[in-house]
Amino acid sequence: MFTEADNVAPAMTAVLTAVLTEGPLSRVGLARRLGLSSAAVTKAARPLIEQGYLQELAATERSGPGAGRPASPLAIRADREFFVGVKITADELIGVVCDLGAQVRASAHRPLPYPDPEHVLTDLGHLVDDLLDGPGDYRARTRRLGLAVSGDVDRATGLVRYSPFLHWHDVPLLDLAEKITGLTVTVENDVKALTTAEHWFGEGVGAESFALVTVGTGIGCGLVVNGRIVSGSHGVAGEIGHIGVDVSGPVCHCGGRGCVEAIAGTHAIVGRARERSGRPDLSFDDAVALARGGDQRVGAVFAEAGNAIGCGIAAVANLVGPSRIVVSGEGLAAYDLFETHIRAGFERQAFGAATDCPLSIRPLPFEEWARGAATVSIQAFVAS
Amino acid sequence: MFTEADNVAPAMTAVLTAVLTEGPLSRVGLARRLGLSSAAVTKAARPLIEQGYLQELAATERSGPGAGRPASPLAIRADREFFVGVKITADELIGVVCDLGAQVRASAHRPLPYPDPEHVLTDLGHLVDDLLDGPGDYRARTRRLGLAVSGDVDRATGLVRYSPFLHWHDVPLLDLAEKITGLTVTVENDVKALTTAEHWFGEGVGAESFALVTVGTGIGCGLVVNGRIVSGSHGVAGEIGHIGVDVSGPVCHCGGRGCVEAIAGTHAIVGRARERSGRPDLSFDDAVALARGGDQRVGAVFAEAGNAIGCGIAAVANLVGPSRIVVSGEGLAAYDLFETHIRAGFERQAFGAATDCPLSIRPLPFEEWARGAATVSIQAFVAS
DNA sequence: GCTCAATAATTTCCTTCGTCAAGTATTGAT
DNA sequence: ATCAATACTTGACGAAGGAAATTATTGAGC
Repeated sequence: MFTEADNVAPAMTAVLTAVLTEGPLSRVGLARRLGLSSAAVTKAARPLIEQGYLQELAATERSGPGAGRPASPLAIRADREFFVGVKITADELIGVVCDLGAQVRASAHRPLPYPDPEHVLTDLGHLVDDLLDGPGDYRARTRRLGLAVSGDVDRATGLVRYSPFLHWHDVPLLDLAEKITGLTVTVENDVKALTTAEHWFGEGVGAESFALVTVGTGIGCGLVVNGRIVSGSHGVAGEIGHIGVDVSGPVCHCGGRGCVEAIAGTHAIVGRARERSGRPDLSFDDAVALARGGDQRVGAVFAEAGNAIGCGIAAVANLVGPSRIVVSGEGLAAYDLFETHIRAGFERQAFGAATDCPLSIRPLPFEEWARGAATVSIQAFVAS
Repeated sequence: MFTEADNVAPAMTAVLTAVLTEGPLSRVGLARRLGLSSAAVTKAARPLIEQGYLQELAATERSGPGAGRPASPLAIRADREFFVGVKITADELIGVVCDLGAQVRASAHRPLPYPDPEHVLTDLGHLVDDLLDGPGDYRARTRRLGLAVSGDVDRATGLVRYSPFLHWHDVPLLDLAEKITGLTVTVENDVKALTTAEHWFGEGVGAESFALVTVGTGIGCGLVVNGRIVSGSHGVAGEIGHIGVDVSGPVCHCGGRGCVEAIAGTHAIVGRARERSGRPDLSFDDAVALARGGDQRVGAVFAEAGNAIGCGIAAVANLVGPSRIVVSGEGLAAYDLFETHIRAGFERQAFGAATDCPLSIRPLPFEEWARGAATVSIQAFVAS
């Protein structure tokens, strides 16, 4: 009988990750999926069960020939540990508490009058306290916090190199947040965090390569290739919004011409709707209302926008060939106006078998960004 | 004293790869670069030296403070082993013999009157014999052959699923070629092979991510992301030629509109040059001559083509952020007409720091494709 | 020349981590 | 009851690499 350590740290991470992302699996099933021997899985599962992260389920109905010892699937004990995720925008903090299975248990937000680091950190501390000391008694079982920020973020060090929306330069967010909250903090770029969430817990589960496109003021894209998130050597990656799809299109604020964002970004849509309708006071919601009401001129703006997005997505499909693509973001609140045009643009411009790439177009609750942040901290925990 | 195996297979591959791609390195230097202990490198280097793949160089000049035992760099013994690489096109076989350091030692080509698998295999056998039994006496030290084919190739099994140019469907090229030549064969897509060559032995050395763009009849792109070549889930990747850069551009044979290839592919350039010049018999070379001679209308065709290519390259830079990009291919024979426009299109459309991505624009000898094939077999050997 | 600090390479254990093969456990079918 | 089939467990073993002591080789200072 052994009691002491059996040295199975890597296999433990692999097993926990697989059960987290793919649901209950028997030891033998895990062994097959992970390319490990069943012996290794048995050894790795033991401490995970002892420490309360996994539990054995009762055997379910048989599948194969019918004989043999029934498998006992291992499932996550989601309430074993909780994780806080916070998305930091220029005017608001959005926070959630997730369980180990990435289900949202509580959420809260907090306006951000001053987006300078000092104020943000103070408010972050209050928000986390509200979440953890509110109903649910999460404090005792929460040790980690994930933060999602737009811009150039170094996940390894938790340094925010540059965030245009927040006007931050070289803010050591990880250190500051750990000091304020006492939790172990992970910092990640917001689009990457959301992509990670979708890759581990959403539609990207099991995909070797995967893309998530966000449509809003900006148009961004998170990429997973060969199972790893793409970061870009010069700090740039996933800038689908600045792919040029129309050489004679409008000039973009980036200096390019016919960028997807210059045609389909929220600002661009409003601007073009104002022009075409002749109403210089139009808001985005007004434009949506007009288009839904059947206004041809404003409808065309949305059609062109959808088309441009579809072209950009096709560029992703043609270049990296992800096994699936999810399109989301607050801009998709009006996705009834977009969807067919996005699909049309994609199908026209996707090459050969890239057309087979399944496209999910659906709005996500804004809270999802905070869940992405929590997901990154779950990842960090599992890898630790 | 030990004599028997020391179980260092993975480290041997790592050491050999590092010395191959980065040149002579001391054991300590290798340890630092590879994240291994110097003990591990010592153990891995021993069998490689014994088997004649590496040799110790005399210590060179010192670098640091000046004291201490001088490092003895390990270098490849390039003539220890040779590799044949053959590129199969629709009308020709191009073959080379490379040494372990991927230097071309001999080359040959052979017209291919009938591109059906049977004839190709017979001619391949003759070509390989010519190369190995010609001057240089490579036969005895050659055990591997790499083949590069355009189209959808499964490198793992060596099956050519579909090659449009050759009209091949599901040809088990690896098995057939091993039977004919008696060598261990690796089969890879031609663009991926060339990308690999550039990544291991060319300008992509040391790059975590890297892109190679080929300009010719088709416009293709090989991608290395996170150190691994990108394959695409649906068999599609690197199809930069079918990214749409002009929503109101010409319709492409793929059904898209304003594809890079429909503007900058060799056929497209000839077609447009014929239209604009009013000379329906123009060849590509004629068009080049006219443009070089100062013909404004034909010159504009090349300018538009270069611009479209630049836009496509910018899309690559914006999406995956490679640390460098090489542009090549037979279309670049006229690269004096293209280069400035490619750069202009790239710089206009590359977003933010993506502009920093160095762009090498240069024609490569056609033999380089065959060298790519040889490189893939070197890779396979090193990993074995 | 001798000694010492500095750096490189080697050697000897030792830890980690996983497999293998032989068990045990639990079922349905005969 | 027996048997085949499947799942899981166990203990011995092997592969791979690391830590630290040891040896090797140099330049600098005396």
